[in-house]
Amino acid sequence: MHIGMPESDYPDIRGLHLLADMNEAHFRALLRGSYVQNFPPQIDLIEEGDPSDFLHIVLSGSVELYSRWNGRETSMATVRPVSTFILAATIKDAPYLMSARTLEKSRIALIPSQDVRAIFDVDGKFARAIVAELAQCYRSVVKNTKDLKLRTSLERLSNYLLRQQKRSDGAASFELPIEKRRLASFLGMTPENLSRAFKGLQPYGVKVHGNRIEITDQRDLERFARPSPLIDDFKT
Amino acid sequence: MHIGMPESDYPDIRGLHLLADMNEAHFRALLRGSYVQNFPPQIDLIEEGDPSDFLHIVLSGSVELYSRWNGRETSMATVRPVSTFILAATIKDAPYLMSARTLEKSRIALIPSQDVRAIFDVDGKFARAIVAELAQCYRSVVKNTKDLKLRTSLERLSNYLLRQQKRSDGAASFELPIEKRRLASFLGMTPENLSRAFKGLQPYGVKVHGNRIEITDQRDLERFARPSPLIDDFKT
DNA sequence: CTTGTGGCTTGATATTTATCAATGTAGAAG
DNA sequence: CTTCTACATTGATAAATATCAAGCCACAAG
Repeated sequence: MHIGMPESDYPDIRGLHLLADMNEAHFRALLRGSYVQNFPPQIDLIEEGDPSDFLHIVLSGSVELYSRWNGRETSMATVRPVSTFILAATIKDAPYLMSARTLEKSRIALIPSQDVRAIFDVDGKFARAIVAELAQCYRSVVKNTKDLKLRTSLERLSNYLLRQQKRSDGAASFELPIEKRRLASFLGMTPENLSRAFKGLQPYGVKVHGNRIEITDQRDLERFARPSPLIDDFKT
Repeated sequence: MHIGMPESDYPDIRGLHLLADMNEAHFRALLRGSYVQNFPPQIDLIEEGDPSDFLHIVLSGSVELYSRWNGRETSMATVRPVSTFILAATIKDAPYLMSARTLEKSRIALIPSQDVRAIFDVDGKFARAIVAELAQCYRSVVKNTKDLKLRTSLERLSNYLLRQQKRSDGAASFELPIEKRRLASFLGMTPENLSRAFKGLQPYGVKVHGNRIEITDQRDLERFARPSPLIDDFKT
């Protein structure tokens, strides 16, 4: 039995770049087969290797994308409202490459992948939006690869902090949006080394109190971090 | 003065997934503004950060995509005929994230980015092909990230060798397609460590004579490498 | 308040990887 | 055939990073 999606969720979803410009009839057709569900924290939403039956949209809360191999695990990304994830698998009708779990209590919309592919075939604006989104995702992962291969862990951390600072409108003090163990994994290091890396940034004016970061001398930190738009800019 | 593209190159280019299904008139319109050029080895074709004026297609030879930061350089991928590169930058009209140089004497087709975007807007099949290609590229980079973050250098090398073996139709002996220094950079290690890594794989039946690799016991190497379709399969 | 619990930090140590310096080697040019 | 050059290899060492083992701290449950 199919419940469908509450109309109260429509505006949030319509606000997504991916769906903003598409034909209203198509939009409604897409959501007709969809549903919305609330999940507690630490729930596995998808498992890498599974067939991609649904395009997922985070409406509230947050979701971690991660991968496993040979008993090891690494955090790939954190998805925050309002955005989709696993678009590429949906489009290609290929297995998920990453697993996903809720980090906190989250509200997730699920759109059947076959509906996405069907509407994609008949709605040019939707197709264009998908292309834009995929190109964006691709470029993000390329930047991440450059970050990993060209920088030491200390350099990755300092550039991460500068990016977060920018997100907080350049405030000298801000909160880390994820726990440190996940940040460590995302940055490709152990929690122990993240601790030591924070200490290693003290000489450049980085102060840490729990989850709160204070950057006392941004110029100094930038001189060390050498941020580059071709790695650290989210926009382009 | 504009020379255009020799019609003799059309069949090769038409064979590309990206262009195979598109309308013939659009195909010709796309190529009308394009041209083909022969380059000697080691020529810089594009520089990261530059505006993306052309979609590039490798017709023969090979091209390395690489990136620099803070005096360091890393090899990101090798492009072989017949394929495109920097599609995402073209679509987004955003700066290149990677530089490109010829590895050998190469024949390259250049299609003005604005033409690609214009035809994309009017040709649904072309749009669909672009989506498929971008999704493929995205998934490749995600796999690469997993390879880098979840595996040691020895594991990366052994899985790389198994992938190359598969490309050589499973032959016990095959040639490395790129020089070792580039392979090292691609795998995220130094040339010195690649040498040592090859030695470290001797106990698993890997023999090296110059560029020729021999895998005497594939099962044994696989037991060590633990290849996964979610990292090592090119298809999905 | 007490007691867990889970995450964070710290120090000691081991492993992995990079760097530096020297030598070997194969192919191209003369 | 030599000589040159660029790449590859090797060994010694240094640096970066991971692992292991405590201990610490904040917060939630009893």
